Amino acid sequence: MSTQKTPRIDPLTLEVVDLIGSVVARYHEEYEEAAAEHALTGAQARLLGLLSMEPVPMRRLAQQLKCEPSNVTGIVDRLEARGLVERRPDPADRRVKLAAATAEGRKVARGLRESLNFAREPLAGLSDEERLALRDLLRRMLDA
Amino acid sequence: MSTQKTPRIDPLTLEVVDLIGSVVARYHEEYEEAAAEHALTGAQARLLGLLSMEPVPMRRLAQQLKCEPSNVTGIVDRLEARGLVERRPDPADRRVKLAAATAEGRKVARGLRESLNFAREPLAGLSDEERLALRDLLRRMLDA
DNA sequence: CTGAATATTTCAGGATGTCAAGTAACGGGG
DNA sequence: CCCCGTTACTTGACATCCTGAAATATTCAG
Repeated sequence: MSTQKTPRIDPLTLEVVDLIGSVVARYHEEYEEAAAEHALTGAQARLLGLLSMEPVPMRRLAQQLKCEPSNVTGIVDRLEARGLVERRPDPADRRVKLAAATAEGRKVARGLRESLNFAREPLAGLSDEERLALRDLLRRMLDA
Repeated sequence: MSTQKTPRIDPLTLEVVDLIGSVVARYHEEYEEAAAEHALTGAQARLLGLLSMEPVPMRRLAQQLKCEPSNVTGIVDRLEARGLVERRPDPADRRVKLAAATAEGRKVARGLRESLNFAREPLAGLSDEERLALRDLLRRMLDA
C-alpha cells in the first residue's frame, strides 16, 4: 500500500501522455468519419484494410483485430452481403476459409485510405527534420 | 483517374502515419486492458474518467464522448447499478441531471489512471530533452 | 484408423450505438 | 398569466460488435 507503484510522475511525462491521448482521440474520430463516408463501420473498415494486399484466413483476421474468431464471422458476413468481400476455400487446407476483397472492395479500401487524412494534414506543418525527429521518437517509444 | 488527388506522398510521412497508427492501436489495447482489470468496458471507463473532477450534466457527457445522449443514459445506468456513479438533480435547472462519481467510483477512477501505464513505460526510455521535443512536435500536430 | 487439435460457424446474451417519439421543464411573447 | 418553441433526458426498436460455449468439418500424429 506504499506509493512505490506511482513514484511521483513528472509533469512533462503526464503532459506527453495527455497529448498522446488527444492524438488517439482525434485519430479515431477521423477514422470512423472516413469509414462512415464509405458507409462502413470502423470494424468493417479495419477488416477491409487488412484484405487490401491479399486474401487472409479468418483465423488470422481475428488475431490481427484482436477479437474472437466468431466475431470475424459476423463482420465478414456483412461485408460479403454488400459485395465487398468474398470467402474462398484454401486449397492447402479445407478447414480454412480465406476472406478476399472483391474488385469493389479494393476500390472502397483505396478510397478509404485516401480520405484518411489524419496525420497527413497535421504533419504538413512539420519540416522534414521535424518529421524525422518525430519518427525516431515514436519508433523508440514503440520499441520499448 | 489521374494521380492528382494523392500527389505523391513522401515515404517519410507515410512511415510517421504508420507509426502513429501503431501508437493508437497500442494505446487502445492498454486502455481496454486497464478498464477490464477494473471490470469496466472502455466506454464505462471513459465516462467515469470524465466525472473524476466534478459532476457533469448528461448532455455534456454526450458531447465529450461524441455520441447521442440516449446512449449516455445506458452507460450511466450500468455504472449506477454498480454504485460507481449517481444521478443528482441540478439545482439551477430541473431538466438537467448531473452524473457524479461516488466515493467508490472515484476510487476506481484513480486506480484506472494509475494502471494506465502506456506511454509511461515507453516514455521511460526517453531523456528529458527527447520528451520535450516529443511534446512540442505533438502539440504542433494537434494545433494544425 | 482413431483421437487430439485446429478452423470455422452458430447461438445466446451483453454492451454500444443510432434514431424517433415521448415527457418534463425552461423561457420568451402575447 | 398562458402558450409555445426549445432544451434535457428517457424509452423503445433496431443494428453492430464482442464474448463464450457448443457443433461441425478437417487435419495430423501415432
